[in-house]
Amino acid sequence: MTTAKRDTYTPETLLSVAVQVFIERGYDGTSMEHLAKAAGISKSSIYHHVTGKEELLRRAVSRALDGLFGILDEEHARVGRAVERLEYVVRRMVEVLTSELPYVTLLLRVRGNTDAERWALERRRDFDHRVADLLKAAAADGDVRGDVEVRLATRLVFGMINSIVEWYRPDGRGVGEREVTDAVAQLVFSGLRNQAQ
Amino acid sequence: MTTAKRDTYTPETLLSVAVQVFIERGYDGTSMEHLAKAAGISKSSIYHHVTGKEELLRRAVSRALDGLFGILDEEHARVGRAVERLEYVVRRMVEVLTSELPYVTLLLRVRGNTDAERWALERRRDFDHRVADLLKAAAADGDVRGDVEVRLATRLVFGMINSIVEWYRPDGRGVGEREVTDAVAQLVFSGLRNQAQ
DNA sequence: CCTTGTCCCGACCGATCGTTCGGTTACTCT
DNA sequence: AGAGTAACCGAACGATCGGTCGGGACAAGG
Repeated sequence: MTTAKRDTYTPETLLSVAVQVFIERGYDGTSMEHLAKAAGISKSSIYHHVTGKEELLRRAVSRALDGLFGILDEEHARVGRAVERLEYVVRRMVEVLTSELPYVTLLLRVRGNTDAERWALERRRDFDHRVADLLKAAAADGDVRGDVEVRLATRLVFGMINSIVEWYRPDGRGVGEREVTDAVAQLVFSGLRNQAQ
Repeated sequence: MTTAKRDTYTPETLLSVAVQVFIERGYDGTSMEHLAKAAGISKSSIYHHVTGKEELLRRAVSRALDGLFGILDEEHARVGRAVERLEYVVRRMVEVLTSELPYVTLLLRVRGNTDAERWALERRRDFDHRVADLLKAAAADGDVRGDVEVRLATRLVFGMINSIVEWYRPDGRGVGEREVTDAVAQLVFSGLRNQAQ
């Protein structure tokens, strides 16, 4: 077998350390010295694994975006009544948010100062539009209330879901992933769904 | 009369410029040179009006926090049935968010790297707890649904409201403040309020 | 006229930024 | 044992960071 044990860093393991620090201090507020200290290696050693600071950010947001876009390819997001596909996507978004928590957290805080950040913002907008179209279709079906504008509702629902990264912590037995998913679905759809149906 | 005209900077007018740049580039991503360029004066001139970069941040988040805490002192937030006080606070939060948009935006992005930031985070937590208590009281009255945990619901509602700063722009005639306020109230309370009452 | 104070500037400070480089350890394979 | 290489290090790079300093322009008040 090849290399049974590995107590050295790979780009992936280094990334998981870096992302933690990025979240705590902010990307711009994190120096390579901070990363080195957190990883337990010297500053220059980091460059043996990655080309620089920005690559770490790029890898992180890529992972988050892949997880989110992956939802749209799943069967329940593609076939069926629009309002039910929407509910499926909303529930899966919460699951991806919690399972890929640090990476999504970083994605949601990107401001667009560098090329990597601007690319991430663009892909994020794409995803938002895809979900907004789903809500629009559900509205056309008459399955969601009509007295709140679709674009506005989309943004508010996204806001609620995305805010999960601000407080959800998977380790402690505070609230489970399932509990959060259910709560979001209840709040969103008991507010959105047309009661008169 | 004293000093009829003023085409020079005051700490307040300088702050409004600085806050814009802070929002666009992030606080850590903004250098004093960036601020100087945006204000049209030299870097060293900024220090004639404020003691430094951190004071600008402190002034900004203070203004946001004053606006939010001011809500809790208003009459409709102090007297009446808990669920109605809660709705009033929610609506007023949206109004303060939109009217003090740049300052609240900055407040919500604070991470806690400096003393000023940690102080802001602490006061923010205080405010959150005050509103959470209101929701708890409404739950005790039986006015909000019981199948979603109060703490969880508070966080999700806060998430929805706070996310407004990510897209609301007062200048363009996209969506008006009143429209946003109504939409939030509808979504939140048609989801939260106990239908069986 | 001269002072006083506000407002601003260019030049510069030590510190820290992300990154590079030459070299050393330590493990793998033959 | 010896060669090759992955992993790492300390020292240093130019650039930029937040902040300081001494002084100039200009208006108000005497």
